[in-house]
Amino acid sequence: MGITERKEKQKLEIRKMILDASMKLFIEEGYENVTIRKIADIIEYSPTTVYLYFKDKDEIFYHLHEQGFARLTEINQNLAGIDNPLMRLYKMGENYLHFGLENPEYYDIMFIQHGPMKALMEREDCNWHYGDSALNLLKQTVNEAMENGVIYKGNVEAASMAVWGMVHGLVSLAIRERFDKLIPKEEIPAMVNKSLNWFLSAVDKRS
Amino acid sequence: MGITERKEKQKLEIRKMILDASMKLFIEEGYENVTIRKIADIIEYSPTTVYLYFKDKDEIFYHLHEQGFARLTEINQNLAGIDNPLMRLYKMGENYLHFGLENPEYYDIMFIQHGPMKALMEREDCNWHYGDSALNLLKQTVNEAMENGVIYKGNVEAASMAVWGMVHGLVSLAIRERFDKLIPKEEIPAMVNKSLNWFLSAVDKRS
DNA sequence: AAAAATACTTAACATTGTTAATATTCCAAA
DNA sequence: TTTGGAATATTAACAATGTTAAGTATTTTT
Repeated sequence: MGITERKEKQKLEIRKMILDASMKLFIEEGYENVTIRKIADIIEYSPTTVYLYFKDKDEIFYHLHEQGFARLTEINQNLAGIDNPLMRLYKMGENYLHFGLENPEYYDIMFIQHGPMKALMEREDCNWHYGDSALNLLKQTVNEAMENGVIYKGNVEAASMAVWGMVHGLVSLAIRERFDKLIPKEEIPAMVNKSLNWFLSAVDKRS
Repeated sequence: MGITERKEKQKLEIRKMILDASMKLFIEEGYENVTIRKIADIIEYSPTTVYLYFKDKDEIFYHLHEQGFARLTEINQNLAGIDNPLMRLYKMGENYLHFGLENPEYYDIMFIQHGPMKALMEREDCNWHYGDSALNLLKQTVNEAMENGVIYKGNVEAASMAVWGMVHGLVSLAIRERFDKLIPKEEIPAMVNKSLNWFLSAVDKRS
C-alpha cells in the first residue's frame, strides 16, 4: 500500500506545516497573534483547511504547550550531576523561575491558559504526561531530601506541591503584572530568587 | 450650582448601573459573558453609551477586581483576634486558599487576568492599593513571626512573597486545571491545605 | 428664540473562531 | 479510458466581539 502510505505522509507534512507556522507566529508575535487566518496565510492554504488537520485552535495550542515542556526539560538537564538533593531542589527552582520569566508566552500556555488543558481533556490519550513527569522529578527530589533529613519531613506529594506552588506563584504573579506596582520591575528577578532562597533555607533542617 | 450637581449625580448613577450590570453578569454567567452589549441590554442603553462612562472594557474589569478585594478583605476580618503570628499566618493562608477555590472568577480578575492591571496603569491614581495593603498585612505578620523567632529569619519582603507565591501558586494551578490530571478533583482542596500545613510546619523554628 | 454643549443612538468597521455548502483533485474499478 | 466516489480544498457565510465615526435628539446657555 505505497499510495496510502504516501498520503499518510503528506497529511503529516501539512500538520507539521501548520504547527511550524503556529510556532513561528507564537514566538515572533505572541500568543494572541496566533490566529487561524494568519496560520493559513503562512502555509498558503485557506483558513478552513486548518480544520481538516486540527479539531480547533486549542488543539494547536496543546502542541505548542508540548514544545514548551520540551524546552524546560532540556534546561533541566543541568540537574544531572547534582547529588545533594537540596542543592538539586534549589537548581530546579532556579531553572523554573528563570524559564518562566524569560519565556512568559511559553509559560502561559504551559501553566496558565485554559486552552491546552481543554484540548487535553478531549484527546484519546488524555494524560498530562509532561506535567506528570515534571511533578515526578520534583517529588523524587523532595523525597530524597526528606530521607536524607535535609528538609522537614512530611507528605511528599503535599510538600512537592508546596514547592511547585511557590515557584509557579512567583512566576505567574510576575508575568501577570502583579508585582509591577509593588517592587521596581528590574528588581523582580532578584526578588523571586531571594524568595526561593529564603524558602529553601527555612525548610533546611541541617541548620 | 444645583443643576451641574444633579447632573454629576445622574452621571454617577449610570456609572453605577453599568458596574452593577457588569457584576451581575460576572457573578451569574462568568468572566467571558461580560460583554458590552449584554451590559447595555441590562441597563437599557445602547452599547456605545457604555463608552461615555468607561474608557474600555478593562476599566470595567478594574472595578470588578476591586470588589473582589473587598470580599477577601472582609473574609480576613477573622484574623483580628489571633495573637500568635504563625497561627495568623496559617489562617491567612487558609482564607486565601479557600477564597480562591470558592471564587475562581473573582480570583481570576484579581490575580491572573491582564485586563485590570492594564486599566490600572492608565489611571491618574495608578497605585495598586488593594494589592499593596494585602501584601502589607502579610509582611507585617511575617515580620512579627520572625521577631518572635517562630519562623526562619531573613528578608521580610522576600519571605512574604514566598508565602504569597505559594498560596497563589496553589490556587492558580488548581483553577487553571493543572492539578486535574495529577490528583482526583475532590482531593484538591484537602491537598492544597496539606501543602500549606507542611510549609508552615517546615518553616516553624520552634520544633 | 438661536446657538452651543450634552447625551445618546445608529450604523459600521475590523476582527475573531467556526461551519455548511460547494468545488476540485485524485485514484480505483467498470 | 471513462466513470464514480472518496479525499481534499475553497468560497461564502454566520455569529460574536470590542470599538469608533457620524449623526440625532435633548437640554442648557446665551
